[in-house]
Amino acid sequence: VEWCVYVDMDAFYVACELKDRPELIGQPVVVGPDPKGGAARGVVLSASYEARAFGLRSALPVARAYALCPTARWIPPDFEKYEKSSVAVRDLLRRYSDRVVPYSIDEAALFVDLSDTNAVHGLAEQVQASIRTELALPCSVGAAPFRTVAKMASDRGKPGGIRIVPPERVVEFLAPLSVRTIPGVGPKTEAVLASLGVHTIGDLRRERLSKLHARLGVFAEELRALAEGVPHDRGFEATTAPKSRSSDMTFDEDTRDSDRLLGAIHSLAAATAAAMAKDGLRYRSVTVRVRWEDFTQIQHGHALPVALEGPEGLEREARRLAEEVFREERSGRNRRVRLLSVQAGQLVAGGGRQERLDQFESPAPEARPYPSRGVRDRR
DNA sequence: TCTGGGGTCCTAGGACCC
DNA sequence: TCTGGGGTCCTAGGACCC
Repeated sequence: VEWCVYVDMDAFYVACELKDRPELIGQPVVVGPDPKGGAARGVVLSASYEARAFGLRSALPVARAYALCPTARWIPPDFEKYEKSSVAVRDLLRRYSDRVVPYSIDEAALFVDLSDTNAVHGLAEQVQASIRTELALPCSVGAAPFRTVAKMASDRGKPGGIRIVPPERVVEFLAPLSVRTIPGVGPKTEAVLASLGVHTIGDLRRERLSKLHARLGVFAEELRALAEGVPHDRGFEATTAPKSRSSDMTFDEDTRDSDRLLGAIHSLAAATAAAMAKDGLRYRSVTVRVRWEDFTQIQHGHALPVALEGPEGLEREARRLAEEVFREERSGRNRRVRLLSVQAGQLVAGGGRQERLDQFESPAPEARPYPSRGVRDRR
């Protein structure tokens, strides 16, 4: 049996910071933007379990977090530090398998062939213990014959747990769980399912597929397959090439000032181009996304006749698209801008000097660090 | 108390091609 | 003369994940 052993780091950013600041262990600690006395825009990135006791959690608006726990220690994020730890965890996992897949900065899985469930449990304990002793980081581990189920198992074990779901137990493990625990099912899908009387994965297994299909399309088939214990994720899959790169920026206060907006486009294009240059990528489409003060969004995009590299073309296209959006808005509701985003898409490898003029075809871009996740992706 | 930044995938209409 | 069917690309919007 191919097993997926899924490692999900506990309060990862906070845990990385506590390595450098052991005096904060045991206290409510938050990694997030400077709360500015509760006036900051933004959200909590990571909260220690002591902070969670106050109701803090990641993605909570800073203002609300600050109100709930003004005494929490706030630490500004240091993504380079977290990326280093993330790589260290992956390197450690490669000791146990050559099939290691990172799913995000704080999640990764290894795939192994084992027939004995006890052996899987032993492996999970070993992995968790070595991450704890060698990297001083806590994690939860889930193991199952499928990636989605292994991830859900690791969630059940949080924090610090180990949960093994053998093949013959997959259906009974899933049945009592809320559909909301399925990766890919968010608030909207949960509401659709609730309107059909489907609350648990067991309910999902019993509902008529045609009824689910009418509301959810092909996603219904994936949900049903999961509920029946045979999800569509096919075990180990190598990482895929990156598809887009973007940078975005939320203004401290909403604005419709041209200079500020175009200044932002300039820096966002530069940042996006720099990220692509680092990985030797060129782009064949440009999209500008605007979030208005009322939180609605609009995007304008444009496909290019040839792949470009560097910030100049990106800024030129982005500026043109942004002015298009602003012009339409000025003759209408004239809302202020909250957020601007510059995205480059249809990425192809071969950034930097093109070697030869006859090099018409670009090879696939390098594998990106994190493949997509959730039951939704099949490929 | 308003809601970040960086991503992926799905849907759907229209253009265009065979 | 009044009308196909399949496939791909482009564009916009939306759900979801960490």
